[in-house]
Amino acid sequence: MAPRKNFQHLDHRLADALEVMGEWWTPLIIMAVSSGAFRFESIQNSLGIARNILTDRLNTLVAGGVLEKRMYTEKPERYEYHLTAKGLELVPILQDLERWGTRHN
Amino acid sequence: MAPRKNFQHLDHRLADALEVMGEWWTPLIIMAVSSGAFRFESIQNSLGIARNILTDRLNTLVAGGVLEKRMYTEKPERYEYHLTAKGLELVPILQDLERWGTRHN
DNA sequence: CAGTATCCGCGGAGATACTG
DNA sequence: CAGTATCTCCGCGGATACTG
Repeated sequence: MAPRKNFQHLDHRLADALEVMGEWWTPLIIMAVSSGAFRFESIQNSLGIARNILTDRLNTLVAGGVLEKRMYTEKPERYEYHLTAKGLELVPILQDLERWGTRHN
Repeated sequence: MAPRKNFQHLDHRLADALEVMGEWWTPLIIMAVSSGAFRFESIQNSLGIARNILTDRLNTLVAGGVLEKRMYTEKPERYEYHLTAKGLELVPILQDLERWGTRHN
């Protein structure tokens, strides 16, 4: 479930960041959450990502401390996904990347 | 050869950047080149990436205008890979990502 | 609505051997 | 030294159906 890469031979620190951020959808999910899509269906609709992949990416991001689950209903238990402090620091970086892509097209 | 993703339904501009940067090895290759590994063997050795994948990524990066080939020997034809202006703009962004990963570990 | 469960295809990635 | 050529494995990602 949690995607694991084997880069022990690479002590490159960028590789550590890519361990969490390396999957294609991950940056898009983070930007979706940062723009107000906190719930599963909401993220899924705004991105069109497959549901099983979204489940996997959300779990990985929670495990990596980028997102945190916040219960908003007890019965039944329902969670929203919010950026942690660590996740919030990622947003401006992704915006830079976005601008870079926009600048050169 | 050139990896192609289908995200026409996503007009998200970040997706355009990820079209070039989305593959796992790509950021590491860019940082390797930016730190002086200009030649095939040199990049390959410093990263430990499979040769066929490196060939593919280099072609994609050249096609995407991030790297450019520079001939340094005529017989036989040998090329170095250097960052373009567009590629150079990526470096500080990747350094930010690197610092982000380092900060939270 | 928020997931979980399957099934499947494709391509990323590794390993290795070969060529100019 | 700089690739190209194969072969194989595996996991991402898509699609869809199902559950509480």
